[in-house]
Amino acid sequence: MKILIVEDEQKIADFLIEGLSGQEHTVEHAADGQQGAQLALKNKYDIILLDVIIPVMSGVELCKLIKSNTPETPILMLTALGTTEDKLIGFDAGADDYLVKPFEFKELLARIKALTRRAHHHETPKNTLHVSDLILDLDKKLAYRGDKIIELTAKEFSLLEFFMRNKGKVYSRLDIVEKVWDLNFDTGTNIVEVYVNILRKKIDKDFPTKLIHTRVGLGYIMEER
Amino acid sequence: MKILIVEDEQKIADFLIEGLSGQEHTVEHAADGQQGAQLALKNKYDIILLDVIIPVMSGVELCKLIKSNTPETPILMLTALGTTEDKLIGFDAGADDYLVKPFEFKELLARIKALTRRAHHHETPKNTLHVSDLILDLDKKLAYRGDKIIELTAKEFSLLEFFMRNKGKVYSRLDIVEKVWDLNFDTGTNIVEVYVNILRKKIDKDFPTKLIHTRVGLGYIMEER
DNA sequence: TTTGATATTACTATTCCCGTAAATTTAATT
DNA sequence: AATTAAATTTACGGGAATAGTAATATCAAA
Repeated sequence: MKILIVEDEQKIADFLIEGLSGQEHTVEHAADGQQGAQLALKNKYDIILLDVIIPVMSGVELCKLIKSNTPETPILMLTALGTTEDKLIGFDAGADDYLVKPFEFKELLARIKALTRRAHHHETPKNTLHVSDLILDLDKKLAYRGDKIIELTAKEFSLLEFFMRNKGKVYSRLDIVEKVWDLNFDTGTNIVEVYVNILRKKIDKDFPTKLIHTRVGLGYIMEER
Repeated sequence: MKILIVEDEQKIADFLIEGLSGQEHTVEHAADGQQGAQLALKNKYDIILLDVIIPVMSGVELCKLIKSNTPETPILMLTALGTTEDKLIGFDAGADDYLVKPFEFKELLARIKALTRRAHHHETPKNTLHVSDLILDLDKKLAYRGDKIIELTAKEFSLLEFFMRNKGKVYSRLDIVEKVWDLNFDTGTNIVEVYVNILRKKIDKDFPTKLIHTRVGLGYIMEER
């Protein structure tokens, strides 16, 4: 893992670098906010350890800066300021965890692990959309629900993808025809109804919780119900 | 947000439920590990607050169980056991954060926010109108008041949206018929009265503070009164 | 060219919404 | 209090919106 430490006190920095380098981590070090910002914005780290009181730019400001650029990078604030007020300022700036000095090194390790575990877990390796227990594989162009594998034609796929990307919102037939069929005027067609019907047979018919719902006079909405 | 609290001490549980229910959170409570497991495995929560020392099944065991099923659900351990050893056991079981009692409620809130922030990052921001405690969801085309979910037809929705966007102003029936029904001349219709009546039944009838008010000879106005 | 698969249109039965009209209640005015 | 106007409420018929199916057109592959 790649770790960035922003810490001005050389002794503490050395202690951290020493301790972390041991366990298959690559550690980089910045001694002030300026340096920290440069490194953090240029490189991608698995986690950033941030001292609050550092020269040039405060840890809180740096935290905001990093979170506005790469919000997914976990930030662990590491500081002697231990009041609840201080912690709130840190969390408000976007910090993911806040550890008060002095701390036991083992606890730091555990918290780093917990934070990176979540971050890594969240990366979706597969190219899929999920709504309830319905899964759409964008690569294979297949849908799955329960233990059923659902084959889709091109138009069926487009419509289902549209619904899944816009779950929880009502769309009128006109909206749908525009976005999925690229027709920019009302042709008096009923393709949407027909395809909704086909999709329902495929993804809803055999299951108790329905995903495609009609809102009379308004349109269709996808949601678990 | 949907929160599960697993805590056997009723006083602490009440304190947490009280504090969290305030800020648009739905809170459920389990008094022992068994109950906690049932709820956690059956439902999907945005975060689970877990006491370590609870009857039947320990918090650590429960944590492992939950993480083996739904690893993406964040778990915040909440306990009086404050040694580093205890924390390590918690983190090893898969906890995402560990807070030692006693703590300030604000810090708990901040940590809950930090843990759920990442998961909620992808959710689209809510598109809603508010008047008093009445909420109109423009995406779902639904209204909410108290804990009631109010379904609306197309015309009901249009009229309610008109009232909510123009709260605090009196509009004559003619104004309303023009803006909501697109009728540009007086047809002697009483649609407005009829639909106001329908809306009142849906959004005002069961609540002490009314939102739609009649100004005799002038028209209608929406405001909290 | 033929065949099968997919896309689109046409049509019918059904459901549900909308707006009218009439009855009832409430408010304003003399 | 009586009268009149305004507002509320209910009931109902017409008609639009929708589901579902069948028929036709289009496209792709062999």
